[in-house]
Formats: sequence, structure tokens, C-alpha cells
Amino acid sequence: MGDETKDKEAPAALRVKIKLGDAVIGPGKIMLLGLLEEEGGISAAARRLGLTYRRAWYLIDTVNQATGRAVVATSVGGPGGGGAKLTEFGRELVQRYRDNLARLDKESREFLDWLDQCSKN
Amino acid sequence: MGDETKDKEAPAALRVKIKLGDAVIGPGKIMLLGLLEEEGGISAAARRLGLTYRRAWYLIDTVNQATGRAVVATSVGGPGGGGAKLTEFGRELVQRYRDNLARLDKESREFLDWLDQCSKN
DNA sequence: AGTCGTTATGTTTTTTTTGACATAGCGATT
DNA sequence: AATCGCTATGTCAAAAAAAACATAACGACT
Repeated sequence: MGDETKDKEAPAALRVKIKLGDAVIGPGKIMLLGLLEEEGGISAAARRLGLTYRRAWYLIDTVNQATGRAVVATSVGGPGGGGAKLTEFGRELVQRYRDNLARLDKESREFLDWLDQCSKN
Repeated sequence: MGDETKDKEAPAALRVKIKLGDAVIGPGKIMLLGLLEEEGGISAAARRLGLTYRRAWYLIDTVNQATGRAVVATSVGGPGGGGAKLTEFGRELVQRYRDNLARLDKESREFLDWLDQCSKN
């Protein structure tokens, strides 16, 4: 022992989503979009996140419909079977979401610290 | 007719939650806590939100456990059957959450406007 | 002692969400 | 034209979340 505060708890963290129409865009979909761009395809991104292609496609489609714009551009067939990448709009969406999130994190710092301080002990 | 942009969509909105331990505190639980204070009891608050007492109690208990502190103080029996109100900590939690949310809303204004602007049309 | 409205919980059913399969089409490359 | 990895969807099972139901106890007040 000698460890007074044995709180295994991770610190309080923000969970920011954007409600757009009837859908919700949060860290999961943004991460998926980011990986998609990185990997050059939906299936590769899905693999990295440990989810099925089916679901990944569904998530992406949700964003497409919610925004009313194409977030990813796909190509079927061809070398490697095909692929997908973010559209200009998609890239901007991801970037803006992340920028915004970073600012919100900073803005919430004090609140989160207060929470950690007085909850875990 | 005459209505060019027939977008019934509500504007994009933030959905901020706080992950604390393994639980998550968001607008729903905060609203419940607020109404609880307003109404002076769990059941009254639950009624106002259209959810069962069972669930309301469960939600509150979640917050209690996540923070590791009592957020509400209840009394059973007595005049009116009993009641519940926020503890000092509970009140502060609600207030700080709301304050924080208001700031995040402001901080996200531009992002949300951008989203509305380029999604719905 | 009996009634009342409330807190507190256990149990079960229903709904929603997520995951798993299955299949089809595409286009370049062999 | 046969193969390959990918996109695109339909369908069904499983898991998780929410709702519904069912009691029990409590304390004031009649």
C-alpha cells in the first residue's frame, strides 16, 4: 500500500456529438472518416476499428444523409477492387469537428478538473 | 410552392456528455436533476419527463455512483409520502454543467452555423 | 390500525441497437 | 472469361437499453 488515493478511474472526459437532422455525428464517425482517408477505403478503415464493413458503410451513409452532401467518394472495381476517400466537404467536416472539439476540451478543462477533484475521493 | 428551401431540419446542435468513470452524464440526467430540485421529488420529476420512476431512480443512482458522492438526498414517508432534493454537491454539479454547456455552445457557434449553412441545401 | 404518496428494488417484456451472414456487381489485371 | 478485393445492400440473430410491471417499506396523518 502507500498509495493513499487508489482511484483507478480515468479522468472525466468530454463526449461531444453534433445532432444534425435526425442523426448524430460524434467521435466514432469522425474517427471512421479519418481512418478512411488514411487507409483509402471503407473496408480497411472498418478493419482498423474492428467493425464490420456493413456497419462502417451504414455509419458513413448516416453522415452522408445527415449533411445532405457526399462526405466520401467511392470507386468500385479497378485496381485493388476499389476504394474510397473523403470529398473536399468530408475533409473539411472532419477538420472542423476536430478543431472545435479541441477548443471545447480546453474550454471545459476547469469543469472537468473540478469533477475529478471532488468525485474521486 | 414559393418556399425554395423546404428544409424542415432543426439547426445543428451540440450534444455534450461527460464520461465519468464508466458512466456518462449528459443533458438527460442533468435535466432530470434540475426537475427533481424544482419538483421536490423523484416521481414528480419522472412524470414531467414522461419516464418511469424506476428509470429515473436508475439514472440518478448512476450519477451518484459515477461521482462517488450523493447527488440527491431523499426522505421516505412523512407528509406527502416523502421527497428528494439535490445535495449541495448536486446543485453545484448541475450549475457547473449548465455553465460549461453554455460556454461550449457559444464556442461552437461558428462550427454549427457552418454545418447548417452547407448541409441543408 | 388503515390510507396515501413516495422511495427503493427485483423481475420480466419490449424496443432499439449492434453484429453477423449472405449475396450481387464492378473493373482492372492476369 | 476467370479471379480478386472492394463497394453496396438485404436479411436475420444477438446483445444492450429502455419500458413495464410488481412489490415492499416508510412515516405522517386521519
